[in-house]
Amino acid sequence: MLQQTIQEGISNAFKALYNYELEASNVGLQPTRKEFEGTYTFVVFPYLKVTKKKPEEAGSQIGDWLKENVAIIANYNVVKGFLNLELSSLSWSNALNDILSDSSYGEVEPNGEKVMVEFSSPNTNKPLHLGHLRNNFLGDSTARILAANGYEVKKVNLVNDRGIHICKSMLAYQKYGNNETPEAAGLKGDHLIGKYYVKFDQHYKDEIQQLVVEGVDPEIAKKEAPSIIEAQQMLQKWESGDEETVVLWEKMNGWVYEGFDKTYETMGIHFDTMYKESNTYLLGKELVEEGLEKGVFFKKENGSVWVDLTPEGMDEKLVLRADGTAVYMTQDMGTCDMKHKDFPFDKSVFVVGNEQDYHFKVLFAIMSKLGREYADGLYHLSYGMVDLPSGKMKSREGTVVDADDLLQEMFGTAEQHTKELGKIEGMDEQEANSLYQTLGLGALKYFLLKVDPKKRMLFNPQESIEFQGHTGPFIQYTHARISAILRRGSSLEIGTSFVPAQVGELSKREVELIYKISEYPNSLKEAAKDFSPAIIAQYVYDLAKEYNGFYQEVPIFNEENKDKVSFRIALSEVTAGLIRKSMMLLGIAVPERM
RNA sequence: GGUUGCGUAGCUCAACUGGAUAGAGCAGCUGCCUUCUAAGCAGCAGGUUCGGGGUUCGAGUCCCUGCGCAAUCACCA
Repeated sequence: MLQQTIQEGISNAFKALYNYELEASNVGLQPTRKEFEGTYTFVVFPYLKVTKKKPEEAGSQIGDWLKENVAIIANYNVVKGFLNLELSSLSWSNALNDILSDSSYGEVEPNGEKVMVEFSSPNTNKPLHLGHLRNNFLGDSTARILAANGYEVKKVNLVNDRGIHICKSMLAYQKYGNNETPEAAGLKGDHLIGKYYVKFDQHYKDEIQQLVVEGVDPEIAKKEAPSIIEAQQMLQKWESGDEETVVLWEKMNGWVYEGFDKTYETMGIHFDTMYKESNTYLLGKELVEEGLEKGVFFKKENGSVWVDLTPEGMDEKLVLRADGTAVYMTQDMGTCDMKHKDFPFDKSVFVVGNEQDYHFKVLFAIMSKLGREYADGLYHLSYGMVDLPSGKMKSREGTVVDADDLLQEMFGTAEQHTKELGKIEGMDEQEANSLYQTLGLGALKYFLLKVDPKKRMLFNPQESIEFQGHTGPFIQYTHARISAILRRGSSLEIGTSFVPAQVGELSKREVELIYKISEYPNSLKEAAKDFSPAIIAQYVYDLAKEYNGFYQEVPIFNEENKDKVSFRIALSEVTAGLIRKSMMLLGIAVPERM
């Protein structure tokens, strides 16, 4: 709103001064660097041909015109080609007043578009680890951000519950499990199954080693070790519906789901729909037929079906095996259609690691070639891996950071910090425990979401996650601090209504804080456009940081002018509200006290 | 080897999509709790933005090139 007024003002200035049509929405404004006076900066360099003047002169000329004709412009200064604009105190207090009275500030009207967000997508052969956490938090947060931008959002989870890797843990359990149950082992179901997945791998490796010692070529040994052959046989049994195998599969997967449910619950993550690959893996074969009929696919001599993507700058890609069985791509093609049938989306987001960039590039190209109109709305939210100081995480080698362990550690650390700081006075145990969860989860989610999703990131378990500085708890703390102010305000029966004209001159701190508040809609929009929770994370940190500066320097209750007191409480209230809203977009709760 | 992505302070990350003297946090050092929550605030120090060319009023950002790291290039998922 302030920004728009200035853009229009500059547009009008160009018309009046240079008889030049400059679209208001095309007027680029940037925040003024803090070493100069002003809030908004207009760069005149790009318009030198229009103004036909030196940058400084043009800047002054536009500045003069704005000061004369636009009420909110109180002053300006020109440094080289940069026109720095200072707004009047009144315009700022008016702006805050508008935001205060607008209960839907920062909310976007429904835009009538549907978007599906698929994320998490775990395998049912091992528990979730740190990499899954980034995936889950990203997907959940992105869904929230899109919803806040007016989309109708559906969150879905496509569980990889079948395949050779699932059979590996089944086989190991069958051989060495002695009918162990999660209860008997004292393990969550997913951890129990994970144990057998690792066990399979150990035996498998031993067998390979043995064969190599006997003189077998290592590559052949990998294919001929008894364990892997048994696993393959088991997969065939499963696919043919062998009862014993299916019963075992259902029992073990049931345990895993129970385990996953607990983890999702702890993380605060929920889905609208659960898809299972055991129900979807055969989909797509019809699409292969369709593609052959349309001439999009072609068959090779051995009967395998391919798509030629060389015109698109890619390779030929297999879409159906010679034996007629489906590959990953076949299934995903079918899933696309199924999802669109279930929920006719305008956009469909796949939250999947960047190791699958090529797969999705190919998938989207195929759907487009098949003439699916929704193909343009398919989007791979490709995120970078979470690396450890030792390198990549490998579940079979035990170098993973387990999700459940990490969550518990975070809660423990939160408890420790809270107690050390003496913050639990007056809290009952339930309240305290709930606070530890809020803080621990906030720290972890913020840590994983603050980094640009596209970039890979490093997690150092030794150094663990901080609770000070650029962290979730810092922002949560700021909210708790403001809550204390608001409690005091209401106990003194001081309201938030004020007369803007009576507030008087504002300090630099107050102006900057309102400016930051006014930027919220921009950040929200940008976060949706880029599918990037990191933009919200950065915004809310800046906002909290700005508030803390204000809090430190500007007294609230120790002020004579009644309107000024109410204005500052209102400023606090609006800030707290935006912190809460922003953190909700990241899936993070904020406490009233901490 | 081909393709794609990345390389910014000792460490972890920003930089509003081409704008001013590249900013935060952590780690280190110095101040600030008798006044609204010190999980805070203020300050000091820390940079050849991997190297080399180019494009222009202006480049961490765009183009070319070299180096390094990662992913991918399966009738695996």
